[in-house]
Amino acid sequence: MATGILSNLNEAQCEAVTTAADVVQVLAPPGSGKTKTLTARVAYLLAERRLKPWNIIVCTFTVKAANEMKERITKFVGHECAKQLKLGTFHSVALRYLKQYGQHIGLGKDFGIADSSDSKAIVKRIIKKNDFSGDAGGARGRISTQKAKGIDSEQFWKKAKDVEQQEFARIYQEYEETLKASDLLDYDDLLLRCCLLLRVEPACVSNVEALLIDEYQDTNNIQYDLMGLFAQHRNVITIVGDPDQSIYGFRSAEIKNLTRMKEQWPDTLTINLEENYRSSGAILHAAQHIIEQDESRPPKKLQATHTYGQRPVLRKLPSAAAEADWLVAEIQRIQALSGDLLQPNDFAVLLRSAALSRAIETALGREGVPYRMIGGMRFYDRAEVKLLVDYLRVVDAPGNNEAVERIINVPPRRVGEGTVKGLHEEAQSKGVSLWSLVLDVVQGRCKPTTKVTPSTQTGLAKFVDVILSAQKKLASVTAESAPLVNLLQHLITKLSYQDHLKRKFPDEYEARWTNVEELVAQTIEASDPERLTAIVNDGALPSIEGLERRTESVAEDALSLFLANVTLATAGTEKAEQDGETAQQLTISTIHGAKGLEWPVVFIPACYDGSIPHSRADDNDEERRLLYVGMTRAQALLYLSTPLRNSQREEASMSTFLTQPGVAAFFEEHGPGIAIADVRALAKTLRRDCPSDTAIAESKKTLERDEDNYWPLTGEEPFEERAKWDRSRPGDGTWSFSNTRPAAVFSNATVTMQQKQGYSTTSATTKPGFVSAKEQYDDILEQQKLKKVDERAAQVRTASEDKPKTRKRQIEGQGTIASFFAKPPGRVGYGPVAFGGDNLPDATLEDAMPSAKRTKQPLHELRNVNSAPLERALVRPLQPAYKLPSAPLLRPSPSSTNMLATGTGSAYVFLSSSPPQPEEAPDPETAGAMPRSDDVGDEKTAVVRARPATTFHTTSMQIAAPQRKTLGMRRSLQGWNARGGKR
DNA sequence: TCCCGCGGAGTTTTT
DNA sequence: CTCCGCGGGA
Repeated sequence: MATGILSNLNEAQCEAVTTAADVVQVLAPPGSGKTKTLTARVAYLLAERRLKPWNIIVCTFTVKAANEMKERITKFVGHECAKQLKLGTFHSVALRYLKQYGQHIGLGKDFGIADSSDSKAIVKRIIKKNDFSGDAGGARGRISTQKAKGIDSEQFWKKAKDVEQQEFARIYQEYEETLKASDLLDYDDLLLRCCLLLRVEPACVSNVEALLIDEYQDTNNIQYDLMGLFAQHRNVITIVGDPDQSIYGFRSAEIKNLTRMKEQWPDTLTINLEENYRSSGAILHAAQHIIEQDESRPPKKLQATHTYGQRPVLRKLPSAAAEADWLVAEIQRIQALSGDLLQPNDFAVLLRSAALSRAIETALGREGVPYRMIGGMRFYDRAEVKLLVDYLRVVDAPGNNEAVERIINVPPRRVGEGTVKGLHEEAQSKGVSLWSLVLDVVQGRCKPTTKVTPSTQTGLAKFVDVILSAQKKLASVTAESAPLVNLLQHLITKLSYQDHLKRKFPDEYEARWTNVEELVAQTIEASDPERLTAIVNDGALPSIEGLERRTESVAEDALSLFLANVTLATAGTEKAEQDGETAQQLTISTIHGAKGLEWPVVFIPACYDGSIPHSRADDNDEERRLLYVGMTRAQALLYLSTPLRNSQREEASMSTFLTQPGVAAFFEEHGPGIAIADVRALAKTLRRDCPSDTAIAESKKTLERDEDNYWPLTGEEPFEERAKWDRSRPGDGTWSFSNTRPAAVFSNATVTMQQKQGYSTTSATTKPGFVSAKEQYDDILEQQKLKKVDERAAQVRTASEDKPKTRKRQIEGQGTIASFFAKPPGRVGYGPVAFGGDNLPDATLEDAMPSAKRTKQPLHELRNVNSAPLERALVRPLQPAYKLPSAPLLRPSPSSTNMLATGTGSAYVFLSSSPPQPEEAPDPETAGAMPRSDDVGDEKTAVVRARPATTFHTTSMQIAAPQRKTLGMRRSLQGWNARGGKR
């Protein structure tokens, strides 16, 4: 067994896995097999040291990491064994202890967990009530920081120096009181109370034989304490981490915990992993260079094991929309040039903040590239789902004032804000929960001081009835009768929830309903008696002699268990991945969300000051590490880019991290050419079969443009020069060009739609009037590029003195595509190359840009005299509707079946801001018959284009077609279906 | 009088 | 999308 565990491990990894030392720190840079080592160590402890799985605690920071860890351990030791490990996020492990032993610190059994919206709502109310200034989010964060430091509200109050601090102390204090009144624990409390518990009652963890922690650099002080407490009996601890990847400072992570650990356990063994198995040398060097800008950082070795590969790309583009267009075009180009060796699954777009995804989602949607968004809003946070969950929470624990407040008037019951506020305050002063006050009012036991109009009174009565009947339902039900589903169904009926959604979201109703069905499906799953028992039993901590513990009764606690999981889980996303036939999807994620993951091709757009480093970040070193983490997610190709204007159209300048001296030498200015040899190398790196030469040639044919040469390298608009030229010579028939650079004038979406249209429509109407202009434009383009090349040559010369000649020759050697691809392998190459001397750009664009290519400039973008009818035809119907994924339901509702059958999906799409609609809705026939990019790519590349994107991401969910939706939507849907887009 | 619906301004990262 | 303020309606 041990040999199985140790095979595929290098020496350092083996040492880390098998060491007899009790306390082990494994310092593992990106891609060095950190998780692999940790999972192998768990397997080793089980197999060789004969530890029992239920005596091992494994803590991670994110749910995703926990799931992955579990999966990987399962592969080693099997499901039976793996599921008995106490493995989860710090918070979920802490929760488990509190549920079972909470009574030792006077904690009731039925506490709920306050999620961020609860917390924020509480803080907000306190601020408002006391007429304080400042924003709720900020105060909430501050509370969290204090808690993470272990400073409670009393302590803070004593320390408070000025008025401002006293004000905050007051908020903190009231916040704690409110939580207590609602019997809620917030995220920090879970950890704090668990610490308290383990101090008061160390016996709880007397069984623990080993503790393992992933991503240790993200521990905060409380988690550090928790670590010591979990391991207090045997002190067997293995941690893995990397200070360079510490990106949770905002959550009070303390890198110092690494040294602190060594001080507390002086015989800690430190093992450094130094070999990177993920990224190409070029990517690694670039990332390393960036991270080394931090001079306070101790130097560290990082050894590439792959070949040098393609240099990463650092690209400038005029606007966020252009950046998105370029990005999508690059994806398509790379995919085609690789002969579809690279599929959507292989691409990831990593963002500093989730909000940046809009332009990219728009562009992906337009091109029909399927994607999923990780991070962003979670399934359980979607309004329609959250509301039902809140109902469940109230049924489970009516003391939860926050949840009561959110649902009391939804669906509308004529119980307005004022009434609720009044009642809430009244309840508070009486020392009872909002719910019990309302109950008393409705049942006539109490006359509220708050004014309650008759209609409001009826509304309250309705609300009370819903909750009471649901509670009755729950009580009357046994585990066998699927308590959760029944309860949920009951609520849905009682609330006429379907009607409510129809009324509230007339246009996206179907998708909203699908989400509700998904929730139902999840409760069905969670209601399965067998599964339920399994969850309760596996989750249970082993019983410890002489220690009282609370046990869960399956039927009774199904609900509260389910709710706890909902609050702590990012759930929803992993699921579809498992049960789907692994549909190809590109990934969009925040960099934080991408930690620990890897992809062959990674894009990091929006690398401008204000984004990375973020304008509100107070630790630039952390922001730099964030960029480092993002960059090191890439295996073979890495693209960084920045728009020169951000999404608000303000000027943006490239991230300081990327403008430091010397950085440029590590990057290309444009996307790489991919020769067949490169595809082979790529296939080897990714351990895949290489497509045949003919297949590559075939898929290449589908490209309009096989070079990254549409957008000028300067970051200017492709038409800018021409517009200037035009202005200087007005009235020569090209006057209309002043209209042609619409980015600043028209909305991005419209522009790019037109551009895309022009991009792929070579056949349509090339009006004679354009020709001369086009030719002149071509000239300008040519000159501009040459100029750029010269500049770069100069740059290169200063950067490294040798070989300026070579590059000159390249410019002169105006070649064909063939000559471009025939470059010696060392240049495009995968051979290991010393990076210092090879910072010459590869062949210039001109080399591979036969003028024929440029006949495909987006002529149709130009608005000219004749454009009216043309323009209408060019307006592409908006994005098809994208059905949200839903788990197979036991009983699919008529509506969802219907939806699937017609392939209509719903309008509940991925956009967060609707692209402006053309004045006239597109004529369906024109739309359908319109020449489109798919025409060229209906075979190989159709794989990408054909499938509608799905997304779990809701922050941004909205209607694609704005206000006058239905018609426009239907039409575009038909258009989409007619194209065979939906399968 | 209070509530609903409408239109305008703004958005870090996670449990 | 969410949070705010305003005007028409029960």
